[in-house]
Amino acid sequence: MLDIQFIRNNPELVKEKSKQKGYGVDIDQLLGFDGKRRELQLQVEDLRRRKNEISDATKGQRPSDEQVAQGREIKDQLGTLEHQLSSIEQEFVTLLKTVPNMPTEDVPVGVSENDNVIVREWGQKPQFDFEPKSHAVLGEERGWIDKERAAKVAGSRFAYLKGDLVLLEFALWQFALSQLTSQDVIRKIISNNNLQVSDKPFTPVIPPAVAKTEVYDATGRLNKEEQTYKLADDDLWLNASAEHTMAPMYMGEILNESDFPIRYVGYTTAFRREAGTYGKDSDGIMRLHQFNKLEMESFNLPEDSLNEHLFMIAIQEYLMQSLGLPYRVVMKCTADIGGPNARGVDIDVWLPSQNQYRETHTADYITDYQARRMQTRVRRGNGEVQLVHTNDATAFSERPLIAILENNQTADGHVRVPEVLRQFLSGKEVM
RNA sequence: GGAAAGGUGGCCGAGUGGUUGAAGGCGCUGCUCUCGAAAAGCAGUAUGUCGGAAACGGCAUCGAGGGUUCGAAUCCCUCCCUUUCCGCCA
Repeated sequence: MLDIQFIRNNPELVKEKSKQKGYGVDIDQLLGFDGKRRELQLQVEDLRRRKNEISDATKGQRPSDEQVAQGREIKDQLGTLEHQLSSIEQEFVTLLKTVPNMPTEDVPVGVSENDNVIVREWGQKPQFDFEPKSHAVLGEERGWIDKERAAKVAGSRFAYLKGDLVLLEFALWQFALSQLTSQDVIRKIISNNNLQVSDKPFTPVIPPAVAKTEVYDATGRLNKEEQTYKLADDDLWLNASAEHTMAPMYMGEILNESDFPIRYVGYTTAFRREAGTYGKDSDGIMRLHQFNKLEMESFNLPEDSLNEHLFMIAIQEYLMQSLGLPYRVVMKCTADIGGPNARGVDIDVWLPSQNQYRETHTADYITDYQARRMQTRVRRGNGEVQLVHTNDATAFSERPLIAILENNQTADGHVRVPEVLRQFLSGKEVM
């Protein structure tokens, strides 16, 4: 949620930036609600003050008939006004929630993902002296991916992953966790990238994979039923990323400055309905209703959050480089970063079968947009209380498996295991 | 799922209808003392929101929401959560 003060002070800017993100929010109507709400609030507070005065005046004694009569009258008036106030308040908040976060100056303005800007490319795209197979074909041939039987059990867009592919996946988690919890590795990444951030390692977390409506909504990440799975008999939604259940962890809390930055790397199974993607990426495990993901989430002091965002991108690159996968870094444009984001960067990996780069990682710079609704705050050294900044970024999802299969495939249908992962596959060089 | 006890400020903890936004303690901040520190003493120390240039003032907040009352942390209802016991279970 955006700061209403900021909107009051910069209505034209908010209109323009919202439009750049493709959000048609009626700021004038919002400010109208805001004014009306404040007007009513003054009246309500005045009545309450009078009510309190009478109640103070009676102290421990029995009130006079006159005082009781006055109190009754105020109560009636208050009832009406408070009702009006709460209904305008509701309209106000509903509209306010739809105002997106403001993109930073360096976010390219665009209308679709076609306007995203490629920042850099890394690695050598593999040259094959045979026709490379898609991960879906390889996976089926080698018995690693079985979607037909999964469809029988759970419907389309689910999969059984089996055999070495499963070991490879767990290797990915093991490897990333080993790196992110190592202060030496963290220091190396910081110094190689000349970053000004804390060298505190990440704490591994397995969060709940579900969240209540109120909590999920506060993260700004709750898409309605068409995108997020809802449990029918409970007020719970299945998380679409560990970010969604880690970000609200400190909801309603005031944290100590000395605890910052708070860095977590969380693992969950993520669930997405993927409505509106019929026919898209239906091959293999590119786009499933259920997948596993290791996600970084950090809570930062406002002045540190942008550097933390850059740090997370550096980590993502480090992880991809460690696997030797060719990738590019993409600065997402205003239309593509999403409502709560002030800035968003993707890492896309090269997929030979598609002859194109595909997204494997995202890094989100959220500023205080989530924290404002979650009311996650920090008490600074000088006693001041501020909203924290949240940052999140993918460590690994299952998509890098696709890239490993495709980029590292051999003519006989085998796959070279990236060196850093071999220790987790009994030292196997090829799977 | 059943039963019981609970949910009060950064933390612990008093408080069952009216000077309680909330005793007391801890923590934190400042001052005194000291060469310095500790200890001790004194003072201060919730958040949000509205008005105000500010000083300051109003209002709200004792898990959440609703109700009773002239007046609610305190009484009633619904929900959420925690702990213990039972049941079930990886």
